[in-house]
Parts: sequence; C-alpha cells; structure tokens
Amino acid sequence: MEPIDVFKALSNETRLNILEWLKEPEKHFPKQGAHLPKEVSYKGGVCVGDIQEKAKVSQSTVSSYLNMMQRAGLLESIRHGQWTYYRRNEEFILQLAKYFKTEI
Amino acid sequence: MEPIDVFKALSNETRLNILEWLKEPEKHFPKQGAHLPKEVSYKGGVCVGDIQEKAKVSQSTVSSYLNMMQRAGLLESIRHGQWTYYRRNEEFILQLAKYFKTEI
DNA sequence: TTGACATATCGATAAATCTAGATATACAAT
DNA sequence: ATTGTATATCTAGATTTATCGATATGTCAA
Repeated sequence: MEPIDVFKALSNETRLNILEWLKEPEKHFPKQGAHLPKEVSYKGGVCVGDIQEKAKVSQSTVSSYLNMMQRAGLLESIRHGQWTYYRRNEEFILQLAKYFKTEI
Repeated sequence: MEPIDVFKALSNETRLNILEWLKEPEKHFPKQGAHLPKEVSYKGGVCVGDIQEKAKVSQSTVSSYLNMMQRAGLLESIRHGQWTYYRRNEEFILQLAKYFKTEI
C-alpha cells in the first residue's frame, strides 16, 4: 500500500464523492447494472457512464479518476462487454482504516 | 473538519514523516524541549528548527508545512519566546480515524 | 537600542495536477 | 464490413503545489 497515492486520490472532492456514492450504489445509481446480464454478478459495480453522469465531469476525466483510484487500491473493476464496472475494494479500504488508526 | 485539506496535508512524504516523528518526539528529537523552561510544559512539542534539521528541507518549507498541517487540524502549536513548538493534535487525529472508518 | 537568533511570510520558478477535447480501442449490432 | 457506443489514452493549456532564497517580524541578551 502506498499511503501517499491513497491520500492523493482522496484529495479531490469529486473522487471523494465517487467513493461515497459507491458505498450505496443502488441508492445513487438507480439504473445500476442495467447492462449486466443476470448471470454475471458483480455486486456494487457501476459503469463509467453512470458515474460520469452523476459526477458531471468529462468522460476522460472520470475515466482517469477511476483509474487513479484503482491504482491506489481504493477501487476494483471488471470489464463486461463494452462496459467497465467499478466498485469499492472493501477489503483494501478496511486495511486502510486500520493503517490510519495505527500509523497516522 | 475539511477532509480534503487533511488528505492534501498527508499527500507528501516529508509531512507524513513529520507526523510520524511527532508520535515519539523523545525518540526522534533527542534534544527536544531544550529551550523550554521547566515551568512550561508542552508535552511532545518540538521546535521548528529541530524539525527542519531532521526533515532536511529549507526553513521556509518546513515552516509552511507545519502551518499547513496545523490549518488542516493535524498539529497544534504554542510560541514560547522565540521558539514555536509544534505537536500532534491527538484529539483531532482520533476523530479523524473515526471519520475514516465510518465515512471512507 | 542594537545585534543575534527563531520563525513567518513573500516572491519566484519549476514541477505536478487538473481537466477538457480529440483520438484510439474494444466490443456490439446491423 | 460498417456503424454506433462505452471506455481508455493522448495532448495540451490552465491551475495548483513544491520549494527555495530573501526579507520581515518578534524575541532575547548584552
């Protein structure tokens, strides 16, 4: 884990919002998973377009935000067809909270 | 609390180090408190010069780092004579860990 | 009150980040 | 094969941050 990359990823209001929204995807992204066929389950995953729409930044911006957050460890993703679904990496975030409590 | 200011303050290796060092001031700053008269107790406080020496950045840089960290809430300070002593704001940091656990 | 010292603030430049639009890639549907 | 759609990557200008040296401020000691 690279704490500095994590903190940088968290140093931006939109990225922080995305992380919050993804705590309750069904609440913040009503049409969540609309493209996912039943047999593919990726619980909590939301596609880039839906996130972009809510975040109100350009497509390239949201894409690089998501990539950055994933590289930092905060998010994980799968690609399914033409869509990429992102969701929180809860395991990592739990570790992070522990790190924060003991190391900061 | 302004999470973004906190995360920005934590997004730098030197500042992160300072925060770590101040967890154990007597260990990292052997001459700590040398200028403080006995009757003034500011437990854990370390003066700017000592921090600068250890951090190996310019005086102006360390001063602005410390100011930034204080504005974010991570540090607190008192001035005594010509010295300013900084120490961790443990209460704030505890709140921060809670925030992190519940909000991130 | 002058000189020395600790710290803070200012001003400048280099480096990094932000963010968008344009373009590329990958897949789906016709 | 071609077209349309979703996402990723590239490029570039604007903004922000990093960091220093110079200067200002405040305090102590002679």
